[in-house]
Amino acid sequence: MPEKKAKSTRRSGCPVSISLERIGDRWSLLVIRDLMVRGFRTFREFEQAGEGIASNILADRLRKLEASGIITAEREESDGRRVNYRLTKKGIDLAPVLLELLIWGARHEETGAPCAVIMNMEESREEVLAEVRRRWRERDSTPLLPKFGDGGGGRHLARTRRGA
Amino acid sequence: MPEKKAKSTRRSGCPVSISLERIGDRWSLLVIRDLMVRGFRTFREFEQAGEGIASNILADRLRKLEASGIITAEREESDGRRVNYRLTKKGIDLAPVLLELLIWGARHEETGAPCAVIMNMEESREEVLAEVRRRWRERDSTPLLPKFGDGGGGRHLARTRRGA
DNA sequence: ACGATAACTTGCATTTCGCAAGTTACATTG
DNA sequence: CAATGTAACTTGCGAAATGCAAGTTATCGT
Repeated sequence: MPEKKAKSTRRSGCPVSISLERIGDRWSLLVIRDLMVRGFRTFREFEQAGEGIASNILADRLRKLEASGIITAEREESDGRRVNYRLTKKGIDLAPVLLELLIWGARHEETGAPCAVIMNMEESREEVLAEVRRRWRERDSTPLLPKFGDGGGGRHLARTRRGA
Repeated sequence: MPEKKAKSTRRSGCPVSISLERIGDRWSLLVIRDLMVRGFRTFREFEQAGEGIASNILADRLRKLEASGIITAEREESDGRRVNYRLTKKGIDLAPVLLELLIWGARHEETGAPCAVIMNMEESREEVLAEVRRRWRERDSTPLLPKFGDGGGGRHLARTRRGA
């Protein structure tokens, strides 16, 4: 099977357009979100706990995200079946996009997220982002955010800073 | 023609997921970008100056964006053929998302945008956003950003603050 | 060795996309 | 006021993407 490079037809040089060619679909950013704040690492986790993505689509997205340098995939030492996915620097740099998307959705749509939590995040963007980055750097996989609207909605965000 | 309400199948209550159901495709955010920083108002402008969107898709997106309360469509008084599209408050609130997407793309992908411009925007996010919001409030349609990579790439962003 | 697991493929029906051409309503021109 | 033009869409249709169910391959635990 011939490897397919990035799409040949670049619509324009606009950064927004190019960004959308990479992550502009209904699933890619959800996968990235799960890697970023829910501590997901494996195919199975995405498949099961996600919003119902089909396995072939998931495989396709993981492949494309890897090809774009947004995530890496590596086999686990201790268990050769498992593949561990994680965000690259390029991937974690999508945190601000995700955060703004979260804030926008919470403000303008009926979501399962408690408003207070989001308003709090809005006022402390930088702290939230700093925590997301720290987790990435230190490979901390403990879930940062609950799964809004799935029964965990009432709980509030774990404090952004651990110690202080 | 039976009106179709919002998608019935909501994947989850997560704000990110819901946001993506509204604008998570390859075209919606480009239309919003053009309304926001290029001063586009009409169907024709999107169709011609855009990245090559098909007219049926454009019509579909405009319809959906209107249904989602992100844009409004109103016939022009002086010329009954024309329909003027503009962003609602909900629509202009996507500015931070777009800005972060722009910054990310410029940093991590080969785009037609001069790096210096973007780095400058990154350091003055709030000023850029303030200007975008001012333009929206005052219905100022002068283009704010050039069309990167289409020959206008060399020019730099018009100063964010007018007077100072 | 044998069943369980994890990570994918494969087939196929359905939906969406993309392109070209056509339609409708209004406006302008002669 | 008839002819031509323009703006905003539809329509038709082949191609590509999506969603589902089932199958495959390579470990792993016992």
